[in-house]
Amino acid sequence: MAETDALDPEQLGVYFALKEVVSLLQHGVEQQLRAGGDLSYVQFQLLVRLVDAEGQLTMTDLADGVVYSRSGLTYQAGLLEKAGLITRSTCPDDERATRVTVTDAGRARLAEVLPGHIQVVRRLLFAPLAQNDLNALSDIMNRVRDHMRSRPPRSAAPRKQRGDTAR
Amino acid sequence: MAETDALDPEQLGVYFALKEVVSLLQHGVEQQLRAGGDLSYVQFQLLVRLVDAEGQLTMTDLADGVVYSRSGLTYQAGLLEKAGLITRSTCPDDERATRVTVTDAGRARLAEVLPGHIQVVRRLLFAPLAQNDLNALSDIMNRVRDHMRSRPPRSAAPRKQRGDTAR
DNA sequence: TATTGTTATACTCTATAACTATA
DNA sequence: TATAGTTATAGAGTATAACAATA
Repeated sequence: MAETDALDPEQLGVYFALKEVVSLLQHGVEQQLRAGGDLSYVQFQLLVRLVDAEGQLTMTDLADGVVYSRSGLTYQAGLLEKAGLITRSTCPDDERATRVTVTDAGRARLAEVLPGHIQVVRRLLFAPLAQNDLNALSDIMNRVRDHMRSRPPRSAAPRKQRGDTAR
Repeated sequence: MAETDALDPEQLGVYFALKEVVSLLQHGVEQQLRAGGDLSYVQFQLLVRLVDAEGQLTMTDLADGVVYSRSGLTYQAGLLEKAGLITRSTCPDDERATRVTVTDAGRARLAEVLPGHIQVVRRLLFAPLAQNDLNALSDIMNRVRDHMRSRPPRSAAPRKQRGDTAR
């Protein structure tokens, strides 16, 4: 099957269903995070990463997988710092780098939103799934994620496409 | 299992993997649509809907499932109209409504981006999946989507959460 | 020279509320 | 009164490029 063939109807259906599901999930989750803890989803992710890492990460570590530009991270980190949820300081090992630390307030804030967050995810996503669905979904998503990560992320956009130059 | 219990590790893993996969997919797709056809993903979706509907839909029809506010749709439709890809006119049946029509240029633009779009989706999402994965994923996503649609969409955010008032 | 991170800036998108017009 | 849609406006987020500082 050539790479340029059209998606068959089942693939198309899966693609659209996946997009719709995640869009609705994302919307629900963002509402909850904003209402329950005044956090954007990106800020939430950054806090999760920091707590998982038991404290300290560099800006570059932190950016990986969360944000697609360095300045975007600086912006979000600036908001988190202003809110007192993280601290930034020059890294002693490498003075170019910035060491980011969660504060106690940051941990507290995360603890505050997490139950509601989980509740939304459970209600929207997991409620209609059985254990074997979970296993299958887990297997599939991990496989796809590994596949995506193994590709050069920035070349996801095809270089030259029929029509690219026609504008 | 109570609704407020923590997500077990497998659920958490599935949730994060799903989010990452769709985030990477979304990013790849948006880059391609912008580079290959100067369209945002929302605009792409609107064109797809209009073509699927064989021409004409009302603004409200069009909004459903694509956008979370009416003004957001007006904005995007305004861009599409300015680009000559759609037309808006008062609906004869109900003079409050606006009838939206794809132009030939709109169809052409969609035809222009679609191959590249499909290529990106295939490469990122479907490449590592076998037929039985597709079946499983299709079944699961359709089930979840039906479940989400059956809930009152705007109450996805819990009303009052521990900590809601502590800010 | 390459890398880390920030800043300035411009732009896109979204949401709320107020508004018009029709049913 | 309720519904369809637009407008005004303000805010959140993102990306690019230029920049400073360290490796």
